[in-house]
Amino acid sequence: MTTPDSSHRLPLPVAQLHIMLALADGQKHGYAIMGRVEVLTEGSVTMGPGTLYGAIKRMMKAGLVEEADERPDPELDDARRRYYRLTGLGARALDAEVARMERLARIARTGWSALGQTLPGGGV
Amino acid sequence: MTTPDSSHRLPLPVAQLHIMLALADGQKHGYAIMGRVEVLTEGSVTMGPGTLYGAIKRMMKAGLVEEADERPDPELDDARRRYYRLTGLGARALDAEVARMERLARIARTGWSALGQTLPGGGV
DNA sequence: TGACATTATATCCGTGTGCGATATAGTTGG
DNA sequence: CCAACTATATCGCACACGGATATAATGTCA
Repeated sequence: MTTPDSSHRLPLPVAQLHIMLALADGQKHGYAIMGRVEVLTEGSVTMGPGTLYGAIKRMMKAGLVEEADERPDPELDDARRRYYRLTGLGARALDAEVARMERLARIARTGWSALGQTLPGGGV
Repeated sequence: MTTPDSSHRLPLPVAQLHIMLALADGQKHGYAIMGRVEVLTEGSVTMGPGTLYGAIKRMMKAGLVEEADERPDPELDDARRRYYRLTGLGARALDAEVARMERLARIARTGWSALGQTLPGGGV
C-alpha cells in the first residue's frame, strides 16, 4: 500500500524536476522548455520530445503543472503552441525536492555528523 | 567543461546515490546499508531488499562498488554478511552527482542569474 | 512558387529502475 | 524449542526515460 495521495512523493523523477526548473520563472511552451533545460544544465541534459511530453502528461495528471490559457502578444505567438505553468502544488513539490537535494548534498559534503544524531553500528 | 567521464552517466539512479552515501564513511554489509539510508534520510526513505540488492548488483557491474574481503573482529561478525565498499570510480561518481544536485539547487534558489549566461528567447 | 530548414506537438516502444512481495536460512534470546 | 530478528536473494509489475518516428505549421530565400 503506497501512499494513496501520490500528489508528491519524493524523489521527483529527474525529467519532471528539470521541467519544473524551466517553468520556475514563468509559463512556457513545450519546445521552449526543451531549450531551457539544455541551457540550465549547461548542455549536460538534452531533453527530447519523448521525455518531455510523457513527463508533462504525468505532471498534469498529478496536478504539478497546468495548461495556461493566457497567451503572449499575437504577433509573437504561434497557434500550435501549448503553454504550461507550475501550479501551487507544483511549486511546493519543487521546493521540497530542492530541499531534499540540498540535505543529501550537505550529508555528502560534511559527513553524516551533519545530522546531529547518534548513529548505531559505528564503522564496519 | 565538466568532465563527461563516459563510463557512467548522470543523473545517478536515486537508490544508487543513497547506497553510496551510506558507504561514504566506510564499508558496510547490505542490511546495515538499509538501516543507514533510513537514518541518513531522516526516515523519509525506507529501502527494502528488492531495491538494495538489485541496485548493488548493477553497481558492482558498473564498478561503482566492490565486495570487501576484510571483515571485522570475528566476535562482532556474522558469517552471512557480505561487505561492500565504494571504489575509486564510485567515489568520483558520487562527487559528480553531488555537484550536479548542488548546481540544480543553486539554480532553483537564485534563478538563472546563477549561470552568468545570456539566455536566448526571453520569457513567455 | 517551390524547396527546405526550423518550430512544434505527439506517440510508440525497448530498456532500466524501483520496490513490494516472497523465499530461505542463520542467529539470538526468553 | 520456538519466535523474533538478522541477512541475503529473486521475481514480477509498473513506471520513467529517451531514441526514433510521425505529422504538420511556420519561416526563409532564391
